This record gives sequence, structure tokens and C-alpha cells, in this order.
Amino acid sequence: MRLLVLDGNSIVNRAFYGVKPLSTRDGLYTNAIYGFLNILQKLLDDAKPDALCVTFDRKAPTFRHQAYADYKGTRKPMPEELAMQMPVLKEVLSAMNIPQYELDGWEADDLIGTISRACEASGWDCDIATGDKDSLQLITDHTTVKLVVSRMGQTSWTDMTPEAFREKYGFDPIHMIDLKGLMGDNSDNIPGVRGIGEKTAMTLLQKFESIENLYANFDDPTIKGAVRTKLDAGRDMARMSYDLATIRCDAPIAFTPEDARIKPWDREAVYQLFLRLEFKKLIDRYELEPSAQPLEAPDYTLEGEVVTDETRLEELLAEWKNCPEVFCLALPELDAVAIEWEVSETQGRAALVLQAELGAGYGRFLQIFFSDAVKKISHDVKPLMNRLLGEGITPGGFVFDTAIGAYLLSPTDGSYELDKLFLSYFNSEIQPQVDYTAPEAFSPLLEPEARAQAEASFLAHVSAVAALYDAEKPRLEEQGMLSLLTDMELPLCAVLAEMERAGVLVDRQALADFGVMLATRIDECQTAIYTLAGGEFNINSTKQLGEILFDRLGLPAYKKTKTGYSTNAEVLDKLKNKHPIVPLILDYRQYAKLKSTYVDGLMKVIAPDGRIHTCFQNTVTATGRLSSTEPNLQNIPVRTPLGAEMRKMFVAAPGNVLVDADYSQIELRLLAHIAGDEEMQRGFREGVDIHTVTAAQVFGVPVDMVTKQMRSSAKAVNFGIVYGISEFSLAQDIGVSRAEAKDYMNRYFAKYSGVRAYMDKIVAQAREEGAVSTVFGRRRPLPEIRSSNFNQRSFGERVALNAPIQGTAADIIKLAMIRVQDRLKAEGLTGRLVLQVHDELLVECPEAEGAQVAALLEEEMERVVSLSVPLIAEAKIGKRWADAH
DNA sequence: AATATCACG
DNA sequence: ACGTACGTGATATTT
Repeated sequence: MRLLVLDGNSIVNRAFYGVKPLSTRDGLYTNAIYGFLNILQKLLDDAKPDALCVTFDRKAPTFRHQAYADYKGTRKPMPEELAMQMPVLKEVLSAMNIPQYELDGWEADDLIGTISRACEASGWDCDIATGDKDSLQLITDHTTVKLVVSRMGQTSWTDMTPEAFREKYGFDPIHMIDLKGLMGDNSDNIPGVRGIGEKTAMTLLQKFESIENLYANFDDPTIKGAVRTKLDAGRDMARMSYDLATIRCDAPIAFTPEDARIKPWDREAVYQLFLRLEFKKLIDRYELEPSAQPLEAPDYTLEGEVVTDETRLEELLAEWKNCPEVFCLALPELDAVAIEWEVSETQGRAALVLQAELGAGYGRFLQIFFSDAVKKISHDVKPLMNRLLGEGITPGGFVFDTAIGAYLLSPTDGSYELDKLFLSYFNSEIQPQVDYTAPEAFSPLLEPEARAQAEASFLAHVSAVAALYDAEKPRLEEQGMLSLLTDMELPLCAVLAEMERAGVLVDRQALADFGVMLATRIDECQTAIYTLAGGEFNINSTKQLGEILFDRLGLPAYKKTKTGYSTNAEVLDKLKNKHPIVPLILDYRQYAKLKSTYVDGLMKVIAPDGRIHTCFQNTVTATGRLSSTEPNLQNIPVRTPLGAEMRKMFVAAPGNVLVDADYSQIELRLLAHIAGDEEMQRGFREGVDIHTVTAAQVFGVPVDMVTKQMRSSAKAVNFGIVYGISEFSLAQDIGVSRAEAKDYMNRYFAKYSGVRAYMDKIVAQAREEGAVSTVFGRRRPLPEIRSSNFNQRSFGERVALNAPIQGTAADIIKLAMIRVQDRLKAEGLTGRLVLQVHDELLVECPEAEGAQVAALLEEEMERVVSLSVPLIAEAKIGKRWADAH
């Protein structure tokens, strides 16, 4: 029989510092609880104990050694973010029926000691899980300490048995007490013997085993010199420290391991707590559900009908046209639409329009319902718009999107699925939980009961949209972001849907040829690498590559990752003259990347029309930028000559051209504008190359005296500023010493004092408000800027600097896209947007339109906002992307 | 599922 | 003293 006892405070501390900050929408931090439960589960899986309990500290013991009243006095208080989680964690453990022990005036260690001895007395084995080395003295043949360590977000532990302990320390576990008696312990304020550190103490104990034995044999000739003097002077200190370090095993608790036998959870209580903590993943993992009878019956009623004939549909359409807001959801294949309207707090009217029921009239329904005539609110409208375009319908009349609303309110959450959103906003699940999006969910052939379930679920989901709308709209208004949704993101969805549908043409043959060439080169590299390495291995495996380079060939390993040697390009670059295999690996990597990610990756996603249709996401990034997936067309190579070949594969259709327009230095211009730095603004007004101007200003030379080196340093500083620089990183980036980097920065700030003032101001403001905003009011919440953790706080500060700049640039190009697409249509041009790459737009148009489109692009892009510096966009025309950029 | 690497702005 | 620039996505390997 085996008992597992957790040192609650120690484990929760590991969890808190090891898990990135998480919090619920009402501001309760949850990361320590989450981490604690994960560690607990891992321990249970591994040790499979029969009984389990947790101990917590109450208060520092004050009675023990009055002479050392400051005992534990130097410990920092628990940070507020952690303290607030403790009572909730205890509730969770109670719901899991895990006994907890804490006692006024006793530390967790003493309780653990008492419990482990009681355990042994009952003939059980005991595992102690703690991150604290103090407990090692408790190790016996029947008591193991699982010493928990967390590094890089991963938590693991080592099983310290008596053997493992002796292996590491060279004496028996019980003499851990003597070790502390001699060397002391700063964090516990145990003084130890003055001048005796870990090394000396270990050596002494390996020879004499204990303090008592040491002093008993004090005439031993090996004790000499300064050590003898110090030990002699520290006799009293050693004995008192020994007492201080001794964990007591006589705490006044009655414990038998039977008390802690693992019992089943109160699953309903755990479920309710996990809901409150928004632990959706854990709810899934433990398959938790609300109890069969919901505590409060929903008082919301939905009067739903399935529309079966066209006459009725006409009536309803007339009603919908008159409604200020109609909620709707469509199936992915567009073959069913659920609609709710006249929604109040307690009821709503609802209808299901099914292609299967209506047949021929369904197309006309889509046409009218999704036109401007009906004002609709939905969830995640862009894919819907994309489908509608596929049916030849021009979508219109969307006035709100609850996915985008949620994104604007909390842009760092990553996913905004309807079910999850509803759960986190209302702490309850959408019922019934049936997958109404399944292909045949509304088939007339389906069993009536199953179909009724699907219908009820579909309608419940539309109601969820209505409920979310009610929750989001006032919050968006409060935060001044409603127009961002209605005037920027929603119109943008239509543009993005059109771009996705349009796609971009790829020269399939040229791409294939490029792939063949790469395959040959990869093969050549591979052969040469195997020869130089003296054998075959998987070059793609960093593990195997590291062994070859650093173990077999003995090259110096500059850097390590948490799993082994680092073999990234930066490291290899330093080694490229040390062994001929290194440049070959760099080449191999380049070819392999191009082939697998770009040639093979893109080949796979060329549609039957010969074009690639990426998906532009506008609810992903924390700053407001777009992202591009399946495939990502925002990271097509361009920086190296070979990589740039890729951009020759993106072409215009016959008779057409590509017009590419990009903003010149938009982020730096925004920095000059937002920071209000007159000097930098002047630089931009003068209209010459900004990095050169910066170099001239920073180095105090005329513009025509700026060397390449100076310009490149100035450029690095410019970028660094936008990212929230530190001198260390700048030094690393441009390859100078820290002192030199610091010197650059000082000169930079001396010249651009407005930038420095901005950096201070925005950080202070972020701390005050807990968020930063773009010029257009897009907010990024920054709870981490108030963190007591240095790293998290520093990160928050860098984000505070960067987000308004990157975000404003994103806002600007989004507006430009809407206006460009509008004007292309308004002027009767055929040209349409096909790509966006953050500061760059690509339009495909007939050759004859090229010049007009180029002018239009530059004009609309520059005209979006009027700043204190000019906003410049430059357009070029070409048959291929490579030629237009 | 996590990690390492590398492509882009 | 801390640990080291912002924002993404895809691939291959390893666990």
C-alpha cells in the first residue's frame, strides 16, 4: 500500500511560476490551479498510489526559537495573483475528496514528516512530492521523496530513494539535517556555521557523517586551518541550526493512511468549479458533465418552425426585412439556415430554412435573405460570405459578428468558437449538445427523433448568438470599438472572402521544375554530408545532427536548447569555416525548406482552377494583423536570391498583370507620428532614406558621409525601438558589444527625445489602464504588465510599445483594402485584390488597367489617414509577383 | 502534443 | 540579478 502526500505550497509555487498567466474573464487568475492539477495528474499516473493527501502551510512557527524570531521573516509574501488562487484550489481539492492538512503554527514540512512516519507505522510506503529539498531528510527505505523541478514550462521529478540520495550526496538522508546545520539555509534563515559553505560541509559529512560525530572527533588531523577555526567558533551555531533544520514528526494531528484512501470525486462540484475556472480542456479530459437534472430550468423559450413551403417563406422574409436585427447561422455547406428574431430576455421566434424541404425555391431565399435587405447578426461570417460568393450571391446586410466582437474584446484568446465563447461568457453549455453541422443532420431520411435533436441544437446555437450579441455590444460601445467592428472588420470580411475566392494563379510547371532542381541539389548535399560525416543519418533530425557535429566531429557547441544542442542557422553560421560539412548543412536546410514547405506544400493546395486560395484570418493575431493559412501566403520567400525564385511562380492570368503596392516604412512613420517626435518627423518629411537619416543624426555626420555600416546599425536600432529594445538584444543583433549597443541607444535617444518620452509614457499608461490601443481604438489588454514576475512584466512592457504601432499599421492597411476594393468596383475595373502581406497589397487586373490600378492603389493607400508624416505607398506592375515587387 | 527550425512583415 | 525584440504559420522529428 502506498500513500502520496503533496507539499501543497511547494507544488503550487512551481505551478504558478511554471505556467503562463491564465485568467478567467472576471479576472480570477487560474494558472497555478491549472498547473497544480496537471502535476497531480502526472504524479497519480506515475505512482498509482492507494491514498492521497495534501498539506499546506499556515503560519511561520514563532514558538520554536524565540532567539530567532525572524525565522522565515525574510521570505517574500505570496504574490496577490497566486494568493487569490489558494482558496479556489482548496475548493477543487475538496470537491475531489482529497484530504488537506494544515495547522496553525505548523509548516507543511512538519505535517509531511508526521504523516510519513504515521504511514510507515501502519506498514505503508510513502511518496512525498515537493520542490523543496528540506524534505530529503525524511527519506527512508519506505519513504521516497519525489523532488519536483520545473524547467521551461515542463514539470518533472526525480525519485529520491535512499540509494539515489547517497549517490548524489555521499551520506545518508538523515544527515541532510547536519548538512543544513553546517552550511545554513538562506531562504529559511538558518545561520549555519559562519564561513562553511556547501562544498566544505559536504566533504566533512562524507567523512564524519554527522555534526555530533564531527565534534566528537575534533582532534582528527584532517580538520585544519581556517576550517578548524570556523568550526570551533561555530559549535553553538551548528547545534542550534541543526535543531532549526530538523523537521518535526510529532505534529498534533491524528493521521492514518486509511483516512486518505482515494475516493471518487464529487463530479458535479468539480464540473461547476472547472466551469468557473474556464477549464474546458479539463472538463473534456475528465468527461465531466452537468448532473442529469440541471439545477435551474432554462426559462428561455424558443418558438421554432421548420419552413416547408414558399408561401410561408415569403411571409417570413417580409417580416425579416422589417426587423432591425435578425440572428442567423448557416451550415457550412449552406444547405440549412437557422434564424431567430424578435428576441427578448425570455423568448424569441425562430425558424429553420432547409434546402431539403424547399428545393428549387431555396436559391432565391439565399439571394434575398443574404442581401442588404435583411439586417443580420451572425457568428463568423467570413466563411459564410465565401460560400455565398460561390453560389453567385453578393453577401450584404451583415451588421454584427459575435466572433469578431469577442476577438476585439479579447484579442489574445486564439479561438472564438461559438460553444466555447458561450461557455466562457455564461458559464453554461449550449443545450442540447448535438452536432448539428454533421452532413446529414437534417436529412428527411433521418430518424425523426435524431432530427428533432439536431433542429433543437441548431436553434439553441442561434439563440447563443443573440445572447452573445447582447453581452458584447455594450462592452464594445463602452470601449469605443463598435465602429471598429461595423466599419472596419465587417466590411473587411467581405473583401477577404472575395480575395479567398479569387485566389492567386500559380505557374504549376515552373513550380514543379523548381522542385526537381531542388531535389537534385538536396541529393548532392546529402551525399556529400554523409561522406564528410562518415555515415548516414537523418539530417532533418536536430538530435542526430547535433551528435554528428558536436560529438563525432567535435565542433564547439555555442548554444544549447532544452533538449540538446542547438543547430540553428545562427549557430551553424559561426561554425561554417570550422568544418566543410557545416556550409553543406546550411545549403541542405535551405533546399529542404524550399522544397517541403514551398514547392511540395504549395503543389498540394493548388485548386482545380490552377490557383491557390489561402484563408485570411482576421480573428487570430493579438495586434490586429491578418494571418494567412492553408497555405500561408504571407511568408513566401523573398530575402535570398534562391528563395526569391519562388515569387516567379506567382503569376497573372493570361492578358493580366499583377500590381503590387507596399507602404514605405509604415511602422517607423507611425512611431514618429504616435511618439510625436519632431526630429524623426522632420527626417521623414525630408523624404530621404530614413535609416540613412537616422544614422546621420545619431552619428552626427552629414547624410552623404553615412557608411553602409552606420546605416545598418541605425536600421537595427530603428527596428529595435519598434519591438521594445534592450541593449543586450541589439548588441546580439548587430554583432557589437553591449557597451557599444548602449552607446548607440543613448545617442539615438539623445537625438530622438520624443521617442524616449513615448516609451516611458506608453508603459506608464499601460500599467494604469491595463491595456494599450491603436490610433483607431483597437485595444490590447495587458494584464501581464502588472505581474510581479520580471519576465512577464518585461514582456508586457515591450508589447505596450509595439502593439499600438503594429496595430495601427494593421488598421490602416485594412481600411485601405476596403477602399481599394470599393473603388475598383466603382470605377468599373475588373481588377481585384488577391493578396495582403501586412504592408503590401497585390491586385490582379487586365493589362490595360495596370497603370490606372497602380495609381488607384497608391492613392487609396496613402489617403487612409492623415498623419504628421507623409504616408507613402509605391506600386509596381509585372507579369509575375517577383517582377511587381 | 511538444519542440526546433525557418519563412515572412 | 533577473533574460533578452514584436507579430505570424508550416514542416519534420520526437515524445
